[in-house]
Amino acid sequence: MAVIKTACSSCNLRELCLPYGLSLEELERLDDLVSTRRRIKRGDSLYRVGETFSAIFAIRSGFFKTDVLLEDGREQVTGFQMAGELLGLDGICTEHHTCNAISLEDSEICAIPFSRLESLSREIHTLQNHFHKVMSREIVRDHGVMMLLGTMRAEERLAAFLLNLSQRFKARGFSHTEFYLRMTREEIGSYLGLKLETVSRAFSRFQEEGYVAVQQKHVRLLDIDQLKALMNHRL
Amino acid sequence: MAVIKTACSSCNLRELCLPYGLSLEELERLDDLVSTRRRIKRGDSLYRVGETFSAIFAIRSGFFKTDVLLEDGREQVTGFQMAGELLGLDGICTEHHTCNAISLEDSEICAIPFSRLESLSREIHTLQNHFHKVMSREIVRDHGVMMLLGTMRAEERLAAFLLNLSQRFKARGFSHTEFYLRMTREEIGSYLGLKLETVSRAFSRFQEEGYVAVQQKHVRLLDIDQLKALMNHRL
DNA sequence: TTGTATGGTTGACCTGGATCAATCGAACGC
DNA sequence: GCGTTCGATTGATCCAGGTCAACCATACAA
Repeated sequence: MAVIKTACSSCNLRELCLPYGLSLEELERLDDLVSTRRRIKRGDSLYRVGETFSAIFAIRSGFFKTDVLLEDGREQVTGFQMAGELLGLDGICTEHHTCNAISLEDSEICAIPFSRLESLSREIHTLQNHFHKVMSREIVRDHGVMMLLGTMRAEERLAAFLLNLSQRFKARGFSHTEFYLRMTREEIGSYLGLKLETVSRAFSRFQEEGYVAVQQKHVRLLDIDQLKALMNHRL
Repeated sequence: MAVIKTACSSCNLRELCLPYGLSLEELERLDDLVSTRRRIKRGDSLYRVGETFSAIFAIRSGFFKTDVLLEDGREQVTGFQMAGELLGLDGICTEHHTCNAISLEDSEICAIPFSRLESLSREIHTLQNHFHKVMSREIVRDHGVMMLLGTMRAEERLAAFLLNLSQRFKARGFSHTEFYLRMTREEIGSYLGLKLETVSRAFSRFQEEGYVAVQQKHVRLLDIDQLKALMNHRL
């Protein structure tokens, strides 16, 4: 059995994660930088609002949510992150984190000290450009969520959510038609701007229509085309 | 009368815009880079979805909105931008713009070729870091909008919107209690996930309560504290 | 095995904001 | 000046999704 070195150069997420597009030699320089690896138990947080920002984090395995809280306790989930995705970009602008990153299952992350990432990306053009693309992708993703929250109806939102998850699991080599949700109905609701009861009802509706089979957190997508259709032209 | 040189080094927005924090010598190097300046007439677009991305844009004067369209015509306004703010960050990730940037009044912009910005920021650490902060700030701003769309009620959204504008006008040396809205009720509504009638009604309500005085696009904030209070604990 | 806790489902009812429609007002072209 | 157009306001009505409440399912601890 091969020894699994915990280095970017041997990480099977390198095509999704920060190392994307780097040469072998460049990859090794990135390895030096990604010093700290850490396990985060389910329910624990990777960082919290107000903590000093010093590193961004790449998810090696596991599943996270990020959220923002209002003084009166209202929560908005701003995203769900899976292996190969980066966490912590929100902290760059003020040097303090502006949201909470909470693990939804036992997870493992790589910490990338930000100032070192900046110096390395001053030397490696490819890394610099890729990092900019990752940040930009986050902005575009957020626009998509705004669209969802601002203009879509409940079932459209849930369909969009499921299709997005499906596509991201696919990109990671998992089934794109069958997966376990790591988050509760309430967390899905918070992300989608809906109450948990509404999320639950939408799932039941999809099940009745034969679009999906749901049992608690286990989801099978039975008719992806219908879900897509539903998302586009309110039917 | 002093001649107004159109260069970052003499631009009165330099403390808000990309040049922030640069030394005089660094500023001059940025000047070389910002070659193109362009006027955009009210209603015209600076860029549209699908166009090839090659530069980011700094607003010298004027006012813009960015929006995303769904196939069926639904529009989501993703932001309103004013002098000193950057447009086009959405285009980095795919090298194509993913939203439309439309001018809401006669405006003037500086085009900053992106590949040249990347090379310069490989040389000037301060510029690199500031650019990262600007991108991060955009992500954090988007989280705020998600919070607004996902958890706030109509009047809270409008209050948050007005307070945000107020604070940005203030940062630019304009009155923070009295200003003209450049956008229609429909555009405000699209941004806030509301219909124009609801926006109009919320304005009327605020007026009745004495929080604001509104006449068409002219707004005076009479009781900022009440607006803040309304935003925080649903009253 | 049973008790408890947490999360999910479902039903009945209510309401904030959408929808539909009429009217008003400001800006602009002629 | 006067009509036309576009945006804003306001009223009446409707409904998607919120709220409240009961109940069910699963996981885990005793």
